[in-house]
Amino acid sequence: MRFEAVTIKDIAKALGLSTSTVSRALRDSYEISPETKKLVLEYAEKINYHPNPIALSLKERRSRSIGVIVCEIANSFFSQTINGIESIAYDNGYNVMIAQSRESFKREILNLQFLTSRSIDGLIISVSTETEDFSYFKELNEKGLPIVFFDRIVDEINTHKVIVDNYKGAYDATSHLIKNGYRRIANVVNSGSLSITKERLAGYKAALTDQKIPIDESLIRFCHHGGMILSEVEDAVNSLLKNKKRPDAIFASSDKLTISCLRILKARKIAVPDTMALVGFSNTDLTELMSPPLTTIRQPAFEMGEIATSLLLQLIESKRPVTDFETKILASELIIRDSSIKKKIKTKVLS
Amino acid sequence: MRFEAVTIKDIAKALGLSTSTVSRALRDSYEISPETKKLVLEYAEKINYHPNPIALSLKERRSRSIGVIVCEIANSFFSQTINGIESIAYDNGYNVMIAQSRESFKREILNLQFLTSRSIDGLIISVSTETEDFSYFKELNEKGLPIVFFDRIVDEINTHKVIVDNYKGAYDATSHLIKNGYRRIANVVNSGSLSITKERLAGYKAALTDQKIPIDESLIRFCHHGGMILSEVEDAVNSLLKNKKRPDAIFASSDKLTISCLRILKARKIAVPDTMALVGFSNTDLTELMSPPLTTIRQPAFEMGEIATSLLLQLIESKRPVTDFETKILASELIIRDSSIKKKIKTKVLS
DNA sequence: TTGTATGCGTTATCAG
DNA sequence: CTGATAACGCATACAA
Repeated sequence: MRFEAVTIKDIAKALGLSTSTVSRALRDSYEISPETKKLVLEYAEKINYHPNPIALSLKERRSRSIGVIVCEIANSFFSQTINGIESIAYDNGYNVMIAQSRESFKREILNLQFLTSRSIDGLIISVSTETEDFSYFKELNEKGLPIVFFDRIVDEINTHKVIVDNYKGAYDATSHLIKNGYRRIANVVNSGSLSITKERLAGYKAALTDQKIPIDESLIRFCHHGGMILSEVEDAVNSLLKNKKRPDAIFASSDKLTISCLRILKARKIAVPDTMALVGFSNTDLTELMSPPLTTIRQPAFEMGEIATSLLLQLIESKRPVTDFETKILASELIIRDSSIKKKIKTKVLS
Repeated sequence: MRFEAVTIKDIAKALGLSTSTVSRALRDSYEISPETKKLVLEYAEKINYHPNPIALSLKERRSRSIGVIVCEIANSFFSQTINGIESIAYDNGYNVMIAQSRESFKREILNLQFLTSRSIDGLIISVSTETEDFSYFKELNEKGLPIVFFDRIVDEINTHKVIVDNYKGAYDATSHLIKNGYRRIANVVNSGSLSITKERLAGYKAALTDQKIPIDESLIRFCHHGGMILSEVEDAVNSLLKNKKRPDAIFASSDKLTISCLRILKARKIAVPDTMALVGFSNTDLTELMSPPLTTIRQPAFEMGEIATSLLLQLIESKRPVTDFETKILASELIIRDSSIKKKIKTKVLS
């Protein structure tokens, strides 16, 4: 604040009072006479005084800011979540510091160190695809840093978690494909260590099993970098296409993977859904403008951000340690854009 | 840092030294003996000491963080810019605080106050559509807060600016439409007070004039909220469609407006480009997956972020006041996706 | 080469 | 009701 030097001292000096009196007047303390209060408040207003939050942080040993780490902000799901986080944070006078891991464990830890060294009061995080060692989070959490996990959570750490019903989302999507006549449904998923991968994979398998379709492991492809490297998704799709029993549909298990698959199929001039159907998790509003409009599973990202933040602020501001942590499971929504599937149904019926 | 109490004092006490010795040893000061240094550094490492940046900020009166204000992070152009900003900032040990104005002047100022009260060392901003009063920025800048404007700049304030060649981008896009046979080209633009609006409008008009096509003001529609309110774009498009001499093409002057126009046309079942061509500024990678793939003017967003940040850090770290401010103008790129236009050419040729 | 004292802006404690 | 002082964690001018 090189450029705004107005402090409590300036007020004290100008008014011939002590700094403590001014401080108390500003905080509307009961021990200050109404006249003094009025005097101080008016003068403070006049010279446009604002308390220095840095000094406050030092004193109160809290920064009134929370850290957010996601893999990428240029991803609809996460940018929508951040909007939700910000809305609650700002309403409560908290600042939000955003950092991106870009799906790298190393960057995640670096960001974490940066944020904690900046004295964040709490952390909201969706871990990277690479993250398999959770000791760092665990340690911080045990040392007293409140953490709320969302989306890609860490089961081992006992704190609040906010997720969508990944199992049901994947189950619904897969069932939808089956209902429309597809039988060889491939699944392109994130790293197997992610919570969402496990849950979505389970939903996919359950849907198949319930419809008496055998699970073919050769149709499941893991993308360990979550699609951050396009070639990894290309390899996955290509190998699926080369499969001796080629799949007739792909279920993509994340926003990034869905878009990547679509892009790759398009580049290879494979008609979607006529040659290959595609359904996936995605929060991109633009899917409806795409060709074809995709059927997607949408997550209530904004609400997830809001809820995660409320829970975090609760943790931060609770005096005594919280013991009853909860895992909020929100509903995910299958958005069926019929045009992409109907054709296929016809084809199926006719053939 | 409630959870990490290791301070310089702890080290001093443990090692039987004074805090100043420890401080100097940690900063590798020349006046400290190698042995003491080694002792201190090793112990600091061992107990995992990290300096408290809050205390440092208070002392040094700088926070090593920069503020960024954009209208919306869930917008490809801005999220890409932020990526560029972050990459440079983090390389230089700066933290980035991101805030969204959501095209509201009020929110912009609130964010600004929040950020400055948090002692940001500098600001990177693309102003909101509503912003017409620049006195606030001017004042802060004159008080010593380094500011770099990008995209939507404020001409009146003498500091670094980073923009793309908006004039040429609009000129190229309009020319492209003309070259493909369109004659009644509408222009849907942001608020008229924005720098980009003026520049893009000028490019659009110049292209028409150069091709001897009269400028029809009834084909120009301003969106004062930059498309944040969908109905405003709907009104613009609807009124264009009702125009007695209906346009045969729309040139949309921002990412948000381009997507909005496309969505509206689609909802109204107006074939693009057969019934109405559409070209616009857009950084969304997804345009190529859209139906139809749009011809767009793309801005080098990431690079803009990088450059803006380099300039800002230069301002922040320069000892003496800088006087030779520069306006960096990067090239914008017209990405022609022929399929969207070719049909139209055929139609034109045939008719 | 090392230690002491001071200040950054604020609030809490204790004294008047 | 108000004022002086210490403390938050760190860096540094000044002393030794």
